[in-house]
Amino acid sequence: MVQKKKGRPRKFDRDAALEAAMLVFWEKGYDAASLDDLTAAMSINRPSLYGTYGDKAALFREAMRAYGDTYGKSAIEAFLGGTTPHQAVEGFLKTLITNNTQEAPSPRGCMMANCGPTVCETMEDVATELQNGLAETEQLICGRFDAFRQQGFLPEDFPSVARATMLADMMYGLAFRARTGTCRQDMLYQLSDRVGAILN
Amino acid sequence: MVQKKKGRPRKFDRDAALEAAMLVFWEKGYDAASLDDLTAAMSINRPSLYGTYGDKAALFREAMRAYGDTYGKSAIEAFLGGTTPHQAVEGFLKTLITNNTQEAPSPRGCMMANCGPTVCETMEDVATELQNGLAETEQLICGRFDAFRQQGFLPEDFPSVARATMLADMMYGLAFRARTGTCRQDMLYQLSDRVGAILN
DNA sequence: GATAATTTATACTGAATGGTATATAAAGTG
DNA sequence: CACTTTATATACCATTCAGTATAAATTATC
Repeated sequence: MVQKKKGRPRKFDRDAALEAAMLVFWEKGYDAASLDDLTAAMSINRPSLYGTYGDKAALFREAMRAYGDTYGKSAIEAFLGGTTPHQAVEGFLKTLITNNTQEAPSPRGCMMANCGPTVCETMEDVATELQNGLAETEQLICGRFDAFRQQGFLPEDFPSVARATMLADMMYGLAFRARTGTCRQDMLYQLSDRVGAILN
Repeated sequence: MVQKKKGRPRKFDRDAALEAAMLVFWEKGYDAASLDDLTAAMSINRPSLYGTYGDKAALFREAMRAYGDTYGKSAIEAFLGGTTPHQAVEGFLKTLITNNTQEAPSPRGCMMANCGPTVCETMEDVATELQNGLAETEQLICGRFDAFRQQGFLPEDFPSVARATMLADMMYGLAFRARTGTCRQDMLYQLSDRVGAILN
């Protein structure tokens, strides 16, 4: 049952403001994103930010999770939604390339791959979450490979674990390339080679 | 000929201080590395830093170049020094894993892969340098693959470009893994799979 | 309508930031 | 030895930083 809260109701959409914060962190990284940057993008004031999310670090962690639940999720969903290994791998990589090279307001690259690692030495819990997220992704990929193999789509000796690892490596390679300026077309050009490398 | 400079001689070793700055940037990233952090690690004072390197951004760019000329170079040198494809690829990946998981004072991961991308959206020249550095690395790898092929070490239809790309992707995958806490042993465990993926 | 609870808005705080002015020290040059 | 040049050391600057105190506003409950 939905219980109405007592005090003055929040004036802004919590998730929409979080998404706006995510875009700021994604563009500038954790340290260069000032509270003025954040509150301006979120269209809220500082006490609202602190009251709703905690502090800057907590907001960053939530923003990372929000990124994982949207952009991050879309690639693995495309993979799991594929009905053939080729479709799965191609869908995964294509989604990554698309996400990494979207126009404004999205910055280039991947928030988790490009902005997460910088703070790992000072925010150990972020490091752990990123590591766990990668492990989870690889497990999902590996499990799906195994299912494909059992369905006869892949040879009996298909090395699911190694290929899942390789696909993850490509994810970080693509993120770096996009962040440093490689355009979508150039990455799509290599797509079939990458798919082939994973499946052959 | 070595011409002595006129004024008071510099009291510190320019390269050693640059290396100290590099370690700070590597650990904290560009924005979180304060001038107090930097000058303390370099054992110099602010005017010396500004007089010698310019400003914080210029110091960062030099530190990135210094990283590339030492840590970055060592991996590609190991590759080029290999006398067989297997030796080259394994040496490349092994050097990366070693560099990415060194003990103190080295932070985890790779400065260029983990700390460079964060600032790409605000320092476009850094983005360009990172992109060029990657392109150069891939060309060197590709060229060596071609030479191996002509020597008969690799099949006639070996896809040098695609495999060079894949090897670069692994570089970024390893950097992410190391930065987020994967230990050396775990990455060495996957080594033979990665070598096989590149060469088979 | 009074009260309690919660959010908002503005203004503020002490600390930290990147960068510099000023003065002193140490070298070469005439 | 005077002069020029360069580097060092300290102290300083205006700005920006993350975070908060205070008071007004808006809701539910009694």
